[in-house]
Amino acid sequence: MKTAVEHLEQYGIRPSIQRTAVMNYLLKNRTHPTADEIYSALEKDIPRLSRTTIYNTLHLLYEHGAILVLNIDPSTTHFDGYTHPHAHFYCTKCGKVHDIEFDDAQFIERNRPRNAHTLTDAQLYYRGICDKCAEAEKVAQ
Amino acid sequence: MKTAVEHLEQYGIRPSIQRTAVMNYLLKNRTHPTADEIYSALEKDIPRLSRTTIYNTLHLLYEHGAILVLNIDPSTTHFDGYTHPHAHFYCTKCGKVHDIEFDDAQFIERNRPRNAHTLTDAQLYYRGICDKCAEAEKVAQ
DNA sequence: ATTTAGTTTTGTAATCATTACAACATTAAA
DNA sequence: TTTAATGTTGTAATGATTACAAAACTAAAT
Repeated sequence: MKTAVEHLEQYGIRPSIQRTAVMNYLLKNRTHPTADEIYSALEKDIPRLSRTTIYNTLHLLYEHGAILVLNIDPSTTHFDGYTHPHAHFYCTKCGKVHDIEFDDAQFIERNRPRNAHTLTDAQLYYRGICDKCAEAEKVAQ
Repeated sequence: MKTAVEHLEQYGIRPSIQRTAVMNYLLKNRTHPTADEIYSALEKDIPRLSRTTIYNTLHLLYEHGAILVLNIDPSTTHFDGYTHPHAHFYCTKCGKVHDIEFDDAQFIERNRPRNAHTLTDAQLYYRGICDKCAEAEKVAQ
């Protein structure tokens, strides 16, 4: 598995302590964390870490294509260090974001907008209630 | 073309003045407006209209499946009165949201998450720069 | 008509994720 | 070692959205 530093360099990003930590967190934690979750996890190890740095870094990584930005949760942005084309499922009960692999890898490319000069991003989102939450609901009744 | 009132009733929503106005605006204006754009357009005709009503109404319409909620623009939510399955393209330069029809209507359903108990929503989003903005950029140089 | 209960709308005040910005710190180049 | 460029920090705004309670409206029942 590639290191966070190698990842950053591959996308032309200079690997500072903070950037490496954010990239590493996203590679190790496939949970689609929010900026705040990343901040909370990293501030333990990096004293004087600023939330602004987390936001700056996430923007930078996104600009360089090193991560995905998910606007699947209306209340906050989630981030994904796994950039291979795949879809996401957001459970509106537990708030978790799940990965979905799709069968037709060409679908997204085949349906790209005709009037798009440049494409930076393509995302397929599902929203609903996951089995686990539906089960918990049933038991509670 | 169905009227806004008919639309609301079809989804089991009581057609108040405000709800009808919002539904009608979304049916007539296929521009994917924001809550604020809807508010600005309607306050001219409906005195004492409240922004809260716009938000309440949009939530209600969404809950009943009468409209789509688009989280394609990171800075604000857009709404779509056209609920037939289709994708969207957001130009990050001009901020416009464009409709995209896709070729394989079954794709979304075929790739639905395995661990989804209930699905309320499925959206395919593209982001980039539209031809118009790219052209304007070129001319400016 | 009038009362009553239920529903809908309104206005104001929060909330909270994100951004703006300027000072400070660090790194790279000269 | 100076200088310039880049990166980080902290605080203060921003602004879309929500919370909430009062007021207005609607429909049904008396």
